[in-house]
Amino acid sequence: MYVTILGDQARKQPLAALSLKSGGSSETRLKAGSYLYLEGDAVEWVFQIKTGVLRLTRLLEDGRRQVIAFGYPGDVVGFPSEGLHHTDCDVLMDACLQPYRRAMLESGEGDPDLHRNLLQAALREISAMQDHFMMLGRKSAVEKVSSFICVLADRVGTKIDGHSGMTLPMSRGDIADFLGLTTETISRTLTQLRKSKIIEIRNIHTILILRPTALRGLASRGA
Amino acid sequence: MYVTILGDQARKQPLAALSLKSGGSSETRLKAGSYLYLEGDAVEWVFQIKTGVLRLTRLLEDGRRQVIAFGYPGDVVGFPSEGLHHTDCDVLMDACLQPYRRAMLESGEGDPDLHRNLLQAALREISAMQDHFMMLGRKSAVEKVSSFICVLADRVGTKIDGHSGMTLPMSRGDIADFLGLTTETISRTLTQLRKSKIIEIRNIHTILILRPTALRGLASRGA
DNA sequence: GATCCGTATTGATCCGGATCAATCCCAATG
DNA sequence: CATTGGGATTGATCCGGATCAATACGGATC
Repeated sequence: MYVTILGDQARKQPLAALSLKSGGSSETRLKAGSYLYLEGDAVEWVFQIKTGVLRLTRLLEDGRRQVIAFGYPGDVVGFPSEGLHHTDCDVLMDACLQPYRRAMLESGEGDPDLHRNLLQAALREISAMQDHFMMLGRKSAVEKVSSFICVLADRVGTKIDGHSGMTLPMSRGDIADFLGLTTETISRTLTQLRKSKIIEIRNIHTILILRPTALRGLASRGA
Repeated sequence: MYVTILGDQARKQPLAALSLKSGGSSETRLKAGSYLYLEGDAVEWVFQIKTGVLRLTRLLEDGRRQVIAFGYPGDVVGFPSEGLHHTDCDVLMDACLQPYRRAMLESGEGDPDLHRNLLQAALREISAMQDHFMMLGRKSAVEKVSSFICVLADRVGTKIDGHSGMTLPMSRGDIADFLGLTTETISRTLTQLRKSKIIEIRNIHTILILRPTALRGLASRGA
């Protein structure tokens, strides 16, 4: 679920396995702009994303916001702690989710395979969050934005006019709150990447990677 | 049987190999300065900390470091992802650990209670990391340092001369790498808290909280 | 005690990204 | 069409924390 610098190939694998046996009711469809749960809600279900994009956020009283993660197909969202949700979760792109009863994660009675797959998803989550710590704590703006684009391309990139490209369903503000920056800095950094011909900004929500090697260099070394 | 690893001598020998011989269920003792596992090591065991303090870190090629977490009694460390460790783990204060076979977490055959407890630990971990995201991404230096002291006091504080106090087994550099700051900033911020009589720095590794309410205010509002 | 050395503190300066402030760009709407 | 309003971009300036640099301290060793 976490957009991080390490491409996680295994992330795509469990989807089929998880889908085989549904631990709960049928799939859930949600429109962009709606929400799935709020911080403090009791957790009844965890969800695997089949299509669409979700956004997980936490808020401070004074309005400061941290985007914890963007959820893409294959990700599992809604892991409980003490039985409660600890983020808000809303929908950026129309989504289709497979719900599983919380008990499938926590005890797994009757379906050890499903149980194990949900657990593995939680463990991958921990690992991905550790990557993101490094991003938030120790990387510069250029490194952050470049990493973000690289990871997104690995995860959900498609070929566009012979280049790796992707759609960004989230706003500049969302990216800023994910990377610990401001919208202005996101905008400036993207412009800088565009002017140095490393990326092309086809439109506000579509980016092409023109020079992948250069971008990866910026992502890991900032230069 | 006690398994004790001493400094340099142990550097080549993974702990897991040693514990394997012991049958796996006896407790493990480690000296400050030794390490438990390194990034990339295969995960054979997860450990619950009974006493002592551990440090989980990740490194960038250029030497930048992020302290992912400090492990205190009750914490579980070593959660695998794809079967591998994704951080280094070393010992800040002599520690006593309870090892559990990785299978106890991942399948739990034979001991559902243990399985469930390890799983809950992993879920708490996810929640705790989400808090830390907000810290790293959106808080100022004063807020970070104040939060750090508050959390530590709640977790492992003791009464000293009528005040809540604690020992800091980690260096200023460790705290800096945990909070995404520099040692100089940690030092300056602590001095500032000391001069405003909110904390007392009894010695480098011992801090007392003189005005808890003020400190909590700084932790959440920075003012 | 004196010396040494690694960590911590303090000071001076610099700079990356935040902040404040205009536009600009569209998509939605009438 | 023209209008409108919210996000995005760009510019000017500021400031918090980094960086560079100089002590200070404290524990270990002899």
